[in-house]
Amino acid sequence: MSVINADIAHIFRNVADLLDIGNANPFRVRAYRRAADTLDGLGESVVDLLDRKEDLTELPGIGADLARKIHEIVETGRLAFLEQLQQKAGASFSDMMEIQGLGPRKVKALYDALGVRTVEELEQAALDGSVAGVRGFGAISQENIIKEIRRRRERGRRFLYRTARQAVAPLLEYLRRNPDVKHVEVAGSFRRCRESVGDIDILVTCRRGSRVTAYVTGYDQVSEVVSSGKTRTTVLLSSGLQVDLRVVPEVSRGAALVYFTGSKAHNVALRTRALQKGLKLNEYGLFDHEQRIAGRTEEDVYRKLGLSWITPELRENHGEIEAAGSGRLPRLITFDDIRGDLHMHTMRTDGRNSVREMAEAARAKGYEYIAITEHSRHVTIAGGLGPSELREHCRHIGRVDREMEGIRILKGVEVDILDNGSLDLPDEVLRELDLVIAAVHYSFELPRQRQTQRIVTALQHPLVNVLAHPTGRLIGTRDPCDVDMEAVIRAARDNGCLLEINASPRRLDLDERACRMAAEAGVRMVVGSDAHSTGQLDMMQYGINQARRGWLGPDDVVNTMSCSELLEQLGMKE
DNA sequence: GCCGTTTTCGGCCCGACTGTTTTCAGTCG
Repeated sequence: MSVINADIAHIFRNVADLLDIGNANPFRVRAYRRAADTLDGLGESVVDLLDRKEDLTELPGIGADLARKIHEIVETGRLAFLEQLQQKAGASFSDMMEIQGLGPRKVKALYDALGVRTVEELEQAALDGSVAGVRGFGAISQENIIKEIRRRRERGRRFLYRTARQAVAPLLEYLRRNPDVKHVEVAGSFRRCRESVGDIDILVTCRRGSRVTAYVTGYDQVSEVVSSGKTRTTVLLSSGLQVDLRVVPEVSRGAALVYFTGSKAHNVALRTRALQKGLKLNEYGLFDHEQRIAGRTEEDVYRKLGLSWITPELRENHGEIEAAGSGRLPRLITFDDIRGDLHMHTMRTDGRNSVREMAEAARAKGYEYIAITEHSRHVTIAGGLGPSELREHCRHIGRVDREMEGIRILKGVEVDILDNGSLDLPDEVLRELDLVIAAVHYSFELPRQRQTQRIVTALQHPLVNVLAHPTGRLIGTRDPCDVDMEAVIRAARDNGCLLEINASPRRLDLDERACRMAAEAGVRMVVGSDAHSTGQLDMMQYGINQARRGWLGPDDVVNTMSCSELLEQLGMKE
């Protein structure tokens, strides 16, 4: 029985929902949710912690009782307490509680009055009009339930960071065109550079008395006004993206930015810290009784809490507050640290531009080197190269490299890892290259042990330098393959391999937790754009965001090195 | 259910908005 942290977190969230519905002590409910958050954010598997006989009550929000329950789940795969709750409640209501506007009270009321226990039954009840007759509901809430269920069905519930960025840019421009608007800032998970975002939070400050919330509802991409008040307006854009706009006073701008940037867990921890100092923190400022002692800037708010300013990417309550309190925040990598891009394709396979065009675009970005890394023959759909084709392509790369000034073009390959762990090209060809990236592109469904063994075998190959997109996930589309990441990290460390942070916005693979685990294990990483065109070289920034969320500094990432240092590092492999 | 530089018991983050209410509960972030 192999239980992963997310399974335990899921069970705890179900318990929390059912306790909530059963009118349990709200702090008890919160304790389960908090424990689930802790497990989700943990860089290590709980099973391994238990194997090492570590004390789970050391983890934040886990006490004796929840530690015992975690033991039970790890050992049996189940939690008797949850099953009792489900039996008593007659159903699991977590699905319905995900619908906006429905919380525990309302879900319970609907179940008691109409017996609905699933989203489908609820939709039916709303369509035939019986929801409106339930005490606490009316025609409007019934209509909202129908709309919300439809909306959920029409689109996935989250947007890729890049998609959100594209949708929000023209809205920001529209807001800034309004002469009454002084500042426009995006907060929320978007500002924290999460790989996907559920909605967009925008903060504006404006001249007194101006009606910005009315102005935003007039934006031509608004398809629906969900709610609108004096200081807050929620709209849906035609792209399906939800935007929450908040108008905040200038004196509160920093406090509001902290508050609406989140994460929720970070905010709760900040407020608790404020309380310990006898202060109160809300979106209007930091208060000593009635006296506002900070609020205009984020720096002021953090400083008055005894903290240095924390970059938004780290605000997850994963240790950043303690680090900021003791001056141990890491110096994070930035785009300016990057000196080259080691993963890209050209029109020789499935890319759109020539080697020269890619090199010119990279040079224009200020890079000192790139590696051309075409697919190998197994990826037939991309026109992957066989041995002689790759050799010929490398001769071409060499010619372009000699002709070009100001940038070095390395010869590489993204060679497929076959399902037995061997490589798709013979060693004598791989040996002629500067860089060998290995990657899985099929058989994502292998059972955990075989998948792990397959990847570990590839990492043990003496010519492999980098493991590309290690889990194969496509955010929102394909789950990560079932692989023991800790074993992969160990294998990378023991065999002198690098792990890639693939910067493609739909991959972002490794994720931030794996980045942090790898760095702590002493494994270095490479951020690669996986560009298939010159424009896509810009995707590098998404990978940098991910690296920053994983607490990585420039020394954790090899493409911050000069070309000669890098080649030396790659050469150490053999 | 967790937790402790005021506490091992008694606290636990806080305000806006909505819809259905006659003064507010529920939900959200």
